[in-house]
Amino acid sequence: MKEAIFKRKTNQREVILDIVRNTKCHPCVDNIYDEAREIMPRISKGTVYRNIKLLSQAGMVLELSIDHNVLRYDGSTHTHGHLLCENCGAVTDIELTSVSELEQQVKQQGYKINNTIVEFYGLCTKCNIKKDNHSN
Amino acid sequence: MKEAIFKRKTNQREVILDIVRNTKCHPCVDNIYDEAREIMPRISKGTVYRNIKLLSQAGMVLELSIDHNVLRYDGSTHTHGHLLCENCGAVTDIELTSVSELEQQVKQQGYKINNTIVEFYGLCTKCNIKKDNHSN
DNA sequence: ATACGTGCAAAGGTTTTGCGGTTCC
DNA sequence: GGAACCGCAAAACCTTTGCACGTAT
Repeated sequence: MKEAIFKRKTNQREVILDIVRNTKCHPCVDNIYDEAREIMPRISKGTVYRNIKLLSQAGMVLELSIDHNVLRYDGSTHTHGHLLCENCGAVTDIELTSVSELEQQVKQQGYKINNTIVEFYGLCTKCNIKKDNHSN
Repeated sequence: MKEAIFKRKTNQREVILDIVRNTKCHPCVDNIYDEAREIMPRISKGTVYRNIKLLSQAGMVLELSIDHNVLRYDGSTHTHGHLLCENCGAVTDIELTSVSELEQQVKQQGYKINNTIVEFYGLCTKCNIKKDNHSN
């Protein structure tokens, strides 16, 4: 039922998808662009923007807005959570087991769910330990 | 432990907070600005940006990034979910009962949580019904 | 009186887009 | 060969910021 978003296969798009799938750091477009240029020096930032948007529309990557300053992308599309560390700024994947129960609640209220995002704002494990040491 | 963010009380900030608290539509800055100008015609958009940012830093409103194009604000700061309707663009509040269990999982893994956001992407009740009628 | 907040406008940063050239099919 | 896609640069947007003036305390 999903229309064909990509009419042709291109090297650029493959490189972009590869980069996002092979990192755990939830890169923004600039990060992807920098890495892509090492493989393909003439790629343009516009191409990265265009393709990453298409890839997320196609459901092949996840577009994250957890960092309110910039969109980040995630190559794992299964339902999982993210935590933004308010100390170091890192975005960490969080595996969650009981999201489907939450979704069940919502569906019973008459909504249709295509995708669920769970975001936590706080401290990652490293920064949480540091905080304990210099605690106040 | 929270430092004083506001050194003075201003009319502008009160109007802004009032607007966000008295709507369920999760307005963006432009929406707030338009409404504020009806009460206070000389208010500037910069003031809205400055104050809404301060209010969210103070924890008095929630800054939502569910609509990836623009930041929206929510006057309800208790933990609850949101659904972005991919058909009509509306953002709906979703009351959720079991978020604390999710948070428990995450805390046990060594993270500290200050805030939790649950977002659903799909169809609101109205659009879901329509979809059924013209179903394919 | 004084320093905090506002209004205005310019600047900053991210993302989109128009266009001519290139490439995939 | 022709449509789809790219590279480049400009434009569009959202948001922040500097500065002079106004205002709450």
